[in-house]
Amino acid sequence: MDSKFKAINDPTRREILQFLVNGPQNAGKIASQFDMSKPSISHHLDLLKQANLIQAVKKGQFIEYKLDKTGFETIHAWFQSFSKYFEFPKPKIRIEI
Amino acid sequence: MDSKFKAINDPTRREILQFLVNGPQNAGKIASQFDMSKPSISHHLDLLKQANLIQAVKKGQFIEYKLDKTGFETIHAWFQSFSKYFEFPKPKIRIEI
DNA sequence: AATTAATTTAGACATTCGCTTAATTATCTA
DNA sequence: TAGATAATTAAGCGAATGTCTAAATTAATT
Repeated sequence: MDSKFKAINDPTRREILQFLVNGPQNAGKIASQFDMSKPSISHHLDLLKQANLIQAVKKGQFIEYKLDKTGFETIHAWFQSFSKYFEFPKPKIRIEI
Repeated sequence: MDSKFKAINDPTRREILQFLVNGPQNAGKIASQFDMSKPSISHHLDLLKQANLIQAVKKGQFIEYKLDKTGFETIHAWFQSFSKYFEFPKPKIRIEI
C-alpha cells in the first residue's frame, strides 16, 4: 500500500505511467523521453514495478514495460472509501432511445 | 498537483483523512488519535490543507478540520486519465422494475 | 570468442521528510 | 488582567529520497 502512494508521489514516475498509456515500451525508449540518466529511470521503473503499477516482460535483450491494472485498482479502492463523504463526478452515460 | 500526491503519500496523513470521513473534528481531537506529538500532527494538517484535501475553520480557540472535495477531485481526475488503458471496477447500480 | 548494446546494480552526495522539544500566538475564563 | 488551554511556528536531527557516475550483468552480433 505504502509502496503505491510512494510510487505515484514522484513527477517523473507519474510521467512514465502516462507515457505507457500509449502502449508498452522498452526501458530505453522510456528513458529517451526524459532528460535524466538511464540508471535513474531504471530505478524509477523498479519502484513502479514494486508497486504493481507496471509489469516488466523480458524480450530478448530488451525489457518491455506496460501498465499493470492491479496496482491501480488498489489505489482506486482506497479512493472509493471516501465516497461516503462525497460523490466524485461520474462519467456521463448515454442511453439510446 | 505535486502537493496532493505528496500529502497522500504519508500513512499518518491518510489516517487523518479517513478519520475525518466520520465528520469534522478539531485539531486536538485529531491529534489524540495518534501516538505522536501535537506539532507533528499540526504539520500534517498543514500539508493536507495546502493540498486542498482538508479545510480549516476557526471556531473560537479551536480549529475545526473537515475534508475538502476539491483536492480529491483533482486526484480523481488524474486517475481517470488512465481509464483509456483499463476500466476500473464500477459501483453496482440497481434499477427498480 | 570478442565486441557491442541494453539494462541494472553499486556507491556517493545533496535535498527533503518526519519527528521531537521549546517558544509563540490566540482565546477563554475566573 | 492573570492564568490556563488550543494550536502553531521554530530549530534541530536522523532517515529516506532522487540524482549522478562508474562498474557489472545479460543478450545479440560478428
